[in-house]
Formats: sequence, C-alpha cells, structure tokens
Amino acid sequence: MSPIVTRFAPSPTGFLHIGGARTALFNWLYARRFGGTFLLRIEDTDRERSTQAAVDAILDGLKWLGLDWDGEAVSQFERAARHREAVEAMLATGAAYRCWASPAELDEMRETARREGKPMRYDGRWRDRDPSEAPPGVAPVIRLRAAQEGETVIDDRVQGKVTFANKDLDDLVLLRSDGNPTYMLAVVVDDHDMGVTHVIRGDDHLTNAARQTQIYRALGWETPIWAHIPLIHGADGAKLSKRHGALGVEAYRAMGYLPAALRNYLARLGWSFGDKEFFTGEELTAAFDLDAIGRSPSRFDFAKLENMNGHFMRAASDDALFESLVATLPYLPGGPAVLETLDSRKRAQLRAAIPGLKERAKTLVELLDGAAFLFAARPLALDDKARDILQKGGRAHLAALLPKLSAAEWSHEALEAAVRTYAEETGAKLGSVAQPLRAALTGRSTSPGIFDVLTVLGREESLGRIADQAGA
RNA sequence: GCGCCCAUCGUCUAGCGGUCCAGGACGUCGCCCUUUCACGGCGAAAACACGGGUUCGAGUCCCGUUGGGCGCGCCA
Repeated sequence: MSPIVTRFAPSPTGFLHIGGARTALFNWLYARRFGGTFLLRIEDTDRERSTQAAVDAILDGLKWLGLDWDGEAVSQFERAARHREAVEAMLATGAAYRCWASPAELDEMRETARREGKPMRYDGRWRDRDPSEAPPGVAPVIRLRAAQEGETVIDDRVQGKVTFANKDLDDLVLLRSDGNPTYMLAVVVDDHDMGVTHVIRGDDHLTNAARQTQIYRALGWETPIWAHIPLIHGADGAKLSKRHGALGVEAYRAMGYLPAALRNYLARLGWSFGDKEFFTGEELTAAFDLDAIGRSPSRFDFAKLENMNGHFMRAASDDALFESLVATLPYLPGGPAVLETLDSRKRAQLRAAIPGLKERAKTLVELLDGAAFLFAARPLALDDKARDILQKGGRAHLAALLPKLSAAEWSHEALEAAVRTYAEETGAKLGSVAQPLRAALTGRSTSPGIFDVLTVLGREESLGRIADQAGA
C-alpha cells in the first residue's frame, strides 16, 4: 500500500472552530497512525473573505492542540496559475466550456426553479452554443461539461456507498469570470498535486465529493479515498453557534482545557474504541481508524469535556501541570496579573501547592482560582462563608491556636500534631478548628488540606494571617 | 421543494441475527471515606423513535412513517 497522505484544508475566514479542529485531528491521527503525511492547505481563493489574521489564528490553534503538520502550509491562492492550467486542459478535451450567462440570467433560473419547486440548476444554455454568439465585452466563466445521465457513486470509508444521479449535478463553475479558480476546482487540483490519498472532512462536503469526482474524471485522475465524518452539533442538537460552542480553539485554551484532554474528547466524539474512554497520546494514535467512526452527528457536551480535563490534570505530573499552568497564564482570566507577581518565591509556592490544588480542579481556570490564596495580600478579604465561620466562634480557636502554632516546627506533621492535640484537649472536633484556620488563611471555606496550606504559605505569612483574624 | 445522510439511557457511545429483560462513560440521585471542597469507592434511576415485513429468532437485515442534519453560489 502506498504511503498515506491526509490534509486539513481550512478557509481562513475566521478562527479554527471545534468542528474544524476535530477534522484536523482525525486527519492528523490517521496519518500518524499509519506513518503517513499530514499536510496543511489554506483555502484562501476567496480574496474578499480571507484574512491573514484568520490564517494566524488557525495555525496558532493547530499548534496549541498539538497537531503538527508536515512541510509548509500551502496557500491555495498562490496556486491559481496551476488551476487555470488544469482548466485549459479540460477546455482542450471538451470537458469544460465557456459560459456567458449573466448574473441576471442566473438569478432568473434560480427564480424559475424556486417557483416550480425544483432545485436550482444551471440549465446548460452555453453547453453546446457556439462561442461566436457570445455577447461582446462580457468575460465568461468556465464550466464543467458534466455527465447528464447515469450516476456518480462515492465509495466512502464512513458513509458507505452513496449514489447521486448525474441529472441532479449541474455544470459547475470551474473558473470565475475574473479568471480565478473556484473552490471545487482548486481542491481537486491541489489534492491531486499534493498526492493526497485520503480526504477526511465534514459530511457537509458529501455532495461535493460527487461533483469533485466528475472533475477528477474530466482530468483523467484517480479519486482519493473519501471519509466524510458527521458534524458536531451544539448541546441542543442545533447547529453550533457561538452561544453553543462554535468557539475558536483559543477559547478552549482560555477556559483552561488541556490540549491532550480536548484531543481525547474530540476523538471520542464520533469515534469509539470499544468501551475505552481515556487514551494517552500514543494509545490514541495506535487505536484510531476510519472504520470506527459513527455516521450520526453528535452533540458537544461541556460537562464531559470538563470531567475528562479533570482526569488529565490529575494524571499529569505535578511538574508538567505546573508548566502547563504557567504557559497558559497569559490566556487565563486574571492570569496575566498573576504572571506579573510570579517571582521565584511565588513560583516555588505555586509549584508546591499543585498536588493539593489539582485534585480539586477540573480546568486550569479552577486551578488558578484555587491558588488565589497564594497571591492574596494581608489582611485577606473574606468571602461570606469564611466570615461566618470566623464569627461563629472561630476567632477564639485562632487566638488559642496562635501561640501553639508559632511554637511548633513548621512541617506538615508537626503542625497537624499541634492542631490535633489542641482539638483533643478542648474537646473540639477537628473540623471546627480546621475551618477557622482555613478561613483565616485563604479567606474561603474551601481549600486544599489545611496543613498543606500552612506549609505552602510558610510560617511568617501563615501566623500573620491567623493573627489578622484572631484579634478583630 | 429536490437530493443525500442519520436515528440505542438527558449526552458521548458499545452492540456488527441468538451470549441484550441491552454494556461503559459523563451528568443526575443516594450511601461510604473525610479538617472544607474535591478525589476515590459502592449503589440507583435512565435508552433500542414508530409501523410493517424477512427469519425458528431483530437493537442488529429490508421497506415505509416520523423526527433531525447536510447540500442545492462566479462561498469554502
């Protein structure tokens, strides 16, 4: 079997949304699985809508997701000359022809079609008409002379055999009147020239596959292997909108998801491997294949993504998670501010707090939020619950505890011993002593284990915070 | 409207004619663990859209209905 070549071909008219990200992932996975090549092509033939900002956003998104492509990204627009060349060849063989129908005529056809309840189809009025009848001064488009009878069959790796009647496929435009290639033509020529063996894309392209097949035939080329994957819908089953999650992948970064978790989640959306839910990067590449992709559309579920992200965070080593957090700081809410105060001492504290923090966070945002007590300045602002704990007898415990703690060795074990002894002596439950400490130390009613907080914060800062609340 | 695709718990899915009174995961609800919150453990509720066939036997095959999606540009 010849080496596999896949590609991801986004159009730079916006950010890399979640559906595109999954398409890219599947192509990447498939290529990596079989030792093939994963190419990237920017479909920027629409000069009106393509922007460099969008190209940058897409590349950035792919890099963040960890989907590295082979070689340089190809600009489709820059290949326009080659596309025209292909059209010339089709013109020469009669597989294509010039059409002088005006936009107004096309509108009219559309109108008529709608009135008669028929689909809009170009009526082929210039198919066999002599070019000498062309209206003067009008630049023609070039259309494919498509088969009008018979059928075109797509043998799809996920959709199976799909048959289209050729009468339903009209003579599509290959070259616009301004001489620029259309998408339909450009994809075919580029995929062919780039040696793409497998076209894995959204099933919104399924009918395009039939049209493109006709172009391949007209050019005398072999079609690639198709794999049209179902689309991702929003939580309510409707098309993804910004409200539902048609966000750029950078939004997921800002929400604190780990690339590995997002990859795992996305892979399992539409694809399965028995009952297995969690995959390491290696496991994913080893297991992925086209046959196990389902044919029905799926809904995006943040709850499951979040759960999965929590698993990945907990499974990550403390060092790796710490590095991920720091690297993501610029994108997290409140992150840049934290980054500024992150001197070597704070870094060490944050790193030391990771084990206690990561058990309690499902995203990096939550992780950062849990670490807030490290960056708070004395006297701490208290939230309602913390204030409540302190007011209901908490201060007395703090006042009594203060000398005992300051006398203790500053280690987890020694501090715990001191507090437990105090609780036993006074007959208080450990919880009723730990909670006031937590309130004074973190300003909240929830935090990592209290002795961890004490040691991470250090003797001086801890005693200061306790003293702040013991008195008042 | 026409064409194509799809249809198992709320969600993601396993299931490829009998081992399914349908399994796993998320979510939900209990209980346990516990210095808080989490994590973890145990348990519960929860689905084969509907109607016809085929077959000794159908979640699994066929047809129809209903519902949903996608496509129908000199956009990609």
